[in-house]
Amino acid sequence: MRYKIGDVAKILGISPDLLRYYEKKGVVKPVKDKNNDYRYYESWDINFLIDCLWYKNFGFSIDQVATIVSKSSIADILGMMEVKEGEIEASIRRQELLLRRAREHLEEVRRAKSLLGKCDLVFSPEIVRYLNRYNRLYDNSAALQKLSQEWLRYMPLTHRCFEIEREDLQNKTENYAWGFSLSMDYVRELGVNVEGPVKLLPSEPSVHSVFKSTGEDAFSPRYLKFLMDYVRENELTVAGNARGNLICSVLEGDQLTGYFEVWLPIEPKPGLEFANTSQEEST
Amino acid sequence: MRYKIGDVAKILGISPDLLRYYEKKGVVKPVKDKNNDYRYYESWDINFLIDCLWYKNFGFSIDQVATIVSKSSIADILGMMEVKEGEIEASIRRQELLLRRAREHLEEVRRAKSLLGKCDLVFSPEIVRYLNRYNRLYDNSAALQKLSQEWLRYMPLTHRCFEIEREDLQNKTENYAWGFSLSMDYVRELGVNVEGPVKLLPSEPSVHSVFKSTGEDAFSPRYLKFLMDYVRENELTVAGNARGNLICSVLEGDQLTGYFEVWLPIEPKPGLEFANTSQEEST
DNA sequence: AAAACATTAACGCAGCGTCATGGTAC
DNA sequence: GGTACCATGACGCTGCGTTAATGTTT
Repeated sequence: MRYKIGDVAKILGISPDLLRYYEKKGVVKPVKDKNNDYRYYESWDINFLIDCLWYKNFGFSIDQVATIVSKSSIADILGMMEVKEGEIEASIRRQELLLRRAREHLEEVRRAKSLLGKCDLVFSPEIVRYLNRYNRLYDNSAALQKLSQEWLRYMPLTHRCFEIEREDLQNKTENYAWGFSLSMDYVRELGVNVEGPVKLLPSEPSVHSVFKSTGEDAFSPRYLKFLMDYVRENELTVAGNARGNLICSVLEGDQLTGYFEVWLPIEPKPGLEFANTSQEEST
Repeated sequence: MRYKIGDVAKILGISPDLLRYYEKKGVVKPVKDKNNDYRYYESWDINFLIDCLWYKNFGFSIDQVATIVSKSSIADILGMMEVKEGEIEASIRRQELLLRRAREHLEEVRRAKSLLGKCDLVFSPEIVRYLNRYNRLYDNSAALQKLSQEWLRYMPLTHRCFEIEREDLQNKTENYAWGFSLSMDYVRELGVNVEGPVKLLPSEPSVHSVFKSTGEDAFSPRYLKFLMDYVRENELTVAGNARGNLICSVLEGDQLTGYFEVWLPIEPKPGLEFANTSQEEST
């Protein structure tokens, strides 16, 4: 039985073009009729193509498929499948981290809307971070370049985080720093190196809030004034540098607006109650 | 502070070419100096690019990123992230099926080597299948074309399965049929339609073995002779059609060799003991 | 003779990397 | 004045889909 390309395409559920493409890639070699240049496939070729599609749908590239189906021993097959098994496992682990982060982000954005301008008392999240921007200046020293390369791979799991030193808050000097952070569960999962500029920041009792700034690059310590007011009104004592994250930047009206979450460490004192350790974990 | 393209590339950990590419795609618009055509980036642009990379690493396309970062409200962001969350969940589910199938396949191939030519008594696996090849003729009627399209999506989860009717086994007539099957756990997970040519085959007490054939398209009921011998020697009674799967086809020496697993249903009789339901489930 | 096929070749897509050629900054 | 950077443009890769121009089968 001889099949024309369209017949085979229909049997396999793919397009004739794809069959020609596979031929060009050396996967299958149907007989070509000298008279009309038509390709004719035997039932055997169809078997073969089914094998190919099977492997392809496992995620093997077409070149890999071509070698698997034409040159492989049982040992080769076992080897390739074991490699593929490992790849799928790694991919699942990655996807699961992404999923966690997606849900976390959704939570953060939703919380930003409700917490905007309000303060609560919580323990700040334990994070690992490094800073690479001081005011408007990015540090592009060789050491930080290497770090950026490394941290790019963690990227959607990271937060963009800032820090404002206690003195700058009190003196109202306009200094701030930006960088990247990872919460501790990702750090553990990813095996992140905590060394050099990468520091671990512990969980601390803090005043926690959300604020926003409008306009490109409009971030400023001034926005934290309401936090300092809160501290004064409640007779609290600032215990360290303020830190926080960009939650998202969005268009509001015509203006680009950044939403920021912030934690300002304070001295614990009797009668003061803190909510759960951190919102990140609560989800 | 103005940054040249190389500075930005180093800060972000990507290549200058990629930055130019993103510009072409409308993601970022640095100032171009009239004199030398150099791009100059502000620290603001770098912020912006970090946002972009963040979204990109979540799996958004560059076009999506371009619109997210330049035109999105909070509601838009929430909407897109929710969609992405669903996509990741679906992707994980798919990957987990693939992983299961990869492990199952490894098991099958390993078992093929050890069980080759030997027989044991087991219950055949419960499967859903359809047939589309009778001897050397593929059925490409419209109905089966549609099915092929649908089943292509299940592809690496499927087996290529054959059936040889009881009469053909006994008369040694050379008839056989091929098709595709799915084991029941995939059927449930994927919501496969069991209707028309797609049939459910129940688990049955069977003689089970592995055999091989050498040469292209060399499959034949003759290879099952040893099974019939086993049945006779052990005074068993064939209770239905033989069915089985192609496990893999590999190169041995210069010859293409297919390994096949087969189940031949038999009447249960007192004193006959069957192993676990099916090897598929045992892993 | 029309409809439904077949052929080749070229181009397009994303998401980049690479390479050639020539100008510029320090 | 050397070297390290910048610019543009073209091409390659994978895994296809699409279109065009042309020929064949039934």
